[in-house]
Amino acid sequence: MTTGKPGELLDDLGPAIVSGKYPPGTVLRTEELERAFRVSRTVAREALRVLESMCLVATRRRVGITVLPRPNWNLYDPRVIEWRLAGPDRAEQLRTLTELRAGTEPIAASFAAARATPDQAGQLTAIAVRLRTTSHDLDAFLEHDIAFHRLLLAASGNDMFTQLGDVVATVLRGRTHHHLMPEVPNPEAVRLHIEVAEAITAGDPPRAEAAMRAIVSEVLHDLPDPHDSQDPATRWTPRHP
Amino acid sequence: MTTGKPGELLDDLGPAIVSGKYPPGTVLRTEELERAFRVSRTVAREALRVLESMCLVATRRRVGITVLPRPNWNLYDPRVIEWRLAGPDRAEQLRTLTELRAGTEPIAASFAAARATPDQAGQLTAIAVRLRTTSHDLDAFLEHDIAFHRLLLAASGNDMFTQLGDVVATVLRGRTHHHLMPEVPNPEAVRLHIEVAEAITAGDPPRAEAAMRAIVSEVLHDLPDPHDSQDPATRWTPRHP
DNA sequence: TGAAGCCCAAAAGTACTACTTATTCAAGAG
DNA sequence: CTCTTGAATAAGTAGTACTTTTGGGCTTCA
Repeated sequence: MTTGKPGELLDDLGPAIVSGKYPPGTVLRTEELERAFRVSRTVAREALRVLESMCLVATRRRVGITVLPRPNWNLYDPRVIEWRLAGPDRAEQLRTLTELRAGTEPIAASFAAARATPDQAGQLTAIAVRLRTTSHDLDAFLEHDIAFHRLLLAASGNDMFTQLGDVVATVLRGRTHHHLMPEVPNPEAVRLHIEVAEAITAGDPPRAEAAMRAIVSEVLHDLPDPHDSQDPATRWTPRHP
Repeated sequence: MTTGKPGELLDDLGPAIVSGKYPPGTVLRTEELERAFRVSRTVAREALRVLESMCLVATRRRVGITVLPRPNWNLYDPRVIEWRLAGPDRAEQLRTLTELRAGTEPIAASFAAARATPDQAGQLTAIAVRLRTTSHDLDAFLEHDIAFHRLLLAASGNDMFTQLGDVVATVLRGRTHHHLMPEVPNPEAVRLHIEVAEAITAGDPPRAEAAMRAIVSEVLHDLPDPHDSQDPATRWTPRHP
């Protein structure tokens, strides 16, 4: 994804904007970028177009490239998520992702119970069992955990839930990496995963939803309070004379 | 957003891809596009870069521009959503958006109850009251409904929920536009909105969540079954020799 | 005959230049 | 003091020339 000069430029500019190094309102000019990064105009423009498509910047003739306020950003763009995670508000981003996950996974479980194929249900159960047998090895446990949630989201029969698989993976990895996980996975959590798998196999949406809700509500509890850097800045819209 | 030639080209190519006119696997070449749309290479390339950043296409030297399978697409990109809504799977897209909304709004309400400022809570209540007084005028009702949900999402203290405001607005507009709404808004729904506002004012997350859940669960019931055009195609990843 | 390696052509990637268009800001006219 | 006009600026567009990657075919040798 980072191949090519526009990609490299993007990986410089994107994090710089998202991290606040170029705060909203900052004005860049194509020529500056050409000189600063030693790239041709073609390359600079292509990178800018992508940033523009993420709503990180807006370009205006005679003015230049303006960094937009955060409410404009396409926060669901995988690269924006990645860049935010790499920057100073990593913790904040992990919080918002966790909350997002907490909202969607229970209902995804419910739909999975209604729509999963027998094959999917079987795989879920298999993975859940593997979760229990690998409770001693945190890394292996993590991978199975991710596989479980990915498969569940895919079985929900909703594209948009499926696509949240990367978010869930990121959150889970972030948790173990930051040692926010107990040394030994909570046996109750393991039990709940099996419960979810059973409910889906049985085609019992309410039970699947309840069990998944129990899983995520536990996660929400040991989550830091929101960092109140809430920028109430309204969304920027282009002026039309 | 559609200003400029790359923008116009994008608005031709994007919908064409998303609608299936250029099915996954289709190979385009920059030169073709230049001739077909009478644009310069610069323009064609900039449009392609944006499509690439949405993971709608992948470019490879000596091969060309390949349309990627749907699981790759950035389904949360506002333009992808817009294009899907304009195409043949509008109904399907409305379903997935509604389900997404159904998952997130209850938890967003819960967080709003914990985090909303007194001002926000007051505004929510005001809008809820206005909802009741405009039950006779479907259009006015719709706008207040949208304002209510937007504000609630913003009050949740989570960027990513806030950004779903557009999704909710789209879904709500889609419902009334397709006459899926009763001629007169359900009085029970109105009551529930007030209940949500009260719970948020009172700082009572469980009550806010329960009321919101009641609202969305009603919405989920009169939703068509999933169109089983489930393309189980796995995600495409570039080969690395 | 088949496998390995080499070469060529095709298509994207990059650079550079010239020109067009929109827009802001300021100067000047009323 | 306001309105108009014009000039400067920076993005937008076009076109060309060149580089780099890579897939596929062709040759060569075992």
